[in-house]
Amino acid sequence: MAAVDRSLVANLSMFAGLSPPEQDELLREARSVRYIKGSAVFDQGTQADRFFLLLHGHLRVEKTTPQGQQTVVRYVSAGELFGVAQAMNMTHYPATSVAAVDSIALAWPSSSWRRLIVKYPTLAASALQTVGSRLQDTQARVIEISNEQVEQRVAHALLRLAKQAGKKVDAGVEIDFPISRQDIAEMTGTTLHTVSRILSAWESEGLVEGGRQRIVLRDAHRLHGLAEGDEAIQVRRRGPQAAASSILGRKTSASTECSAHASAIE
Amino acid sequence: MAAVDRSLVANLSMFAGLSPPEQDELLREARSVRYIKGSAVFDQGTQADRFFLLLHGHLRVEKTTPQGQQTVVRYVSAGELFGVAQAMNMTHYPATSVAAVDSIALAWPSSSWRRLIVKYPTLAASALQTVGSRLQDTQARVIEISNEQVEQRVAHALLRLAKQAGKKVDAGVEIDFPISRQDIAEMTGTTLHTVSRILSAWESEGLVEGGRQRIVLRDAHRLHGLAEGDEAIQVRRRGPQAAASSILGRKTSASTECSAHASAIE
DNA sequence: CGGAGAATTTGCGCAGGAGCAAAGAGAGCT
DNA sequence: AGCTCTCTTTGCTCCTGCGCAAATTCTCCG
Repeated sequence: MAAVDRSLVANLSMFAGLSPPEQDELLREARSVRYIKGSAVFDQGTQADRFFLLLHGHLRVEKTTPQGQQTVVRYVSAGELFGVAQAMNMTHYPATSVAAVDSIALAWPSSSWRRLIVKYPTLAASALQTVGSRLQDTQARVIEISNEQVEQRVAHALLRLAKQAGKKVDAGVEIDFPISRQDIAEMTGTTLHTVSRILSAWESEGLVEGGRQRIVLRDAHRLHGLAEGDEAIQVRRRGPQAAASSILGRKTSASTECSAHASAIE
Repeated sequence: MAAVDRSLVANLSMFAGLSPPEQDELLREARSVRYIKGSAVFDQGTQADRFFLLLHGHLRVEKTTPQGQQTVVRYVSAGELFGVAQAMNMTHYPATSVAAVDSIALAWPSSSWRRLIVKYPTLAASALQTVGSRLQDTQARVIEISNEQVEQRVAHALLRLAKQAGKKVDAGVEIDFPISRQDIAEMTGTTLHTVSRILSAWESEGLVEGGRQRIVLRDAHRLHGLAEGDEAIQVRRRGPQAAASSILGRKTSASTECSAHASAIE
């Protein structure tokens, strides 16, 4: 089968520590697979027989409880390793991965994992880092859901999405794949109704611009303020909160700058 | 410094794949440290210069937001690896670890990590598994907080604690370390008031038995029912809401697995 | 043994959001 | 074009659980 060109992956952290010949060898063991929008790369609960590296596109990873409640665990962007269940000694995939847009991934047989990490310790380190940062993100999410109001959580979610998959457009920054209010609700632990209401309110404030499965951030700075609970920016609430400056030295830096296009990986 | 006896750790998964001499060598690089109840093993934000293996005791791992809100991330029990920030390429500890009871841990310099995993691939695999299951737990928690009522979440938390650190006593199963309502509130994303109310209600139902920083599960079975939202067991609520949970997840169209056509990236 | 601080219990009122219902708006298909 | 299906918007009501406050009890310590 035609080999994947090394240049496509050489600058990914996973391949960083390897020599070109090693990279080629690793690639030779992989298959490239294409997934059309809406199709599942793998389903929660099925045998974890492969692990993947997303080359192009975006995936939505979701978990469903036995009671049928769905939650969006995260979105995968190009360059990320995913489906590494086997590496964590799990025999089955703990979640479902669905292509949010047409996507392409490299797939290795899970059975090779053990052999590969012995041969390429970089791989283990890379996986560990991937899983580690994923753990940090998830913990951050727990804290958010525990301590913040819905409005703040939605703001955080949008900012994170923009950072991870934001595309600059004239109106601001657009999330680079179709995403519904329902999806956002499942990411923030609320209902699509509430998300819709919030986005509507924000839209009339000029903070965002919505559309069907489409969101554009027009004022990332104010959104950031909202996310941090900055009273001064609060949109809807109107309590007699004595405009206490509450400076607190929180930096106002517009770190919400967004990477133009998919070369994620950070 | 007194050497740690190999027999203390030989049966931990981390040491499972190693020969006795290798185990000894690994142990020789570690220091054994004692922490009295209430003292911190490391603080959030400080340089991650060591990683640990808990030999004895229990630790509470907590994160504090810049705004001062605390959350209990998890509890560490004997035999677990922790503080492996360095392994995930983080230079600082993302959380604080406090001894819930007098505890003993083995500590290795973070700087050795890289060398050690190359020499003992088992170590990397073990760490990966540890972090992986931690990720699963955290994700499960997100789903819980998102979809369950406070009462269910508290029930889940107690059951998990009992499973991880339960000690059989005549009255039932007791959590083996001091834990306050506040702690439970921080684990479940609620307030100590609510937790107190719930536990009081449960106590008068004979489900649990409380005390100062002390909790005994008297009827784990019924608690489990509560945790799963079993209407029949519900203590307080009584609405006849027909369990018509329409389980209509999102349909995922057939996965068009057009195999390997390597001309990746259209 | 008494005092002080920490942890816990409880009452009360309010409101943030969830539930429910239904109409409106796009997008894709035939 | 026309139709249908999915996504989105919005109004209204009700309830869970948070916020606030104060009383109570248990432990540790001098």
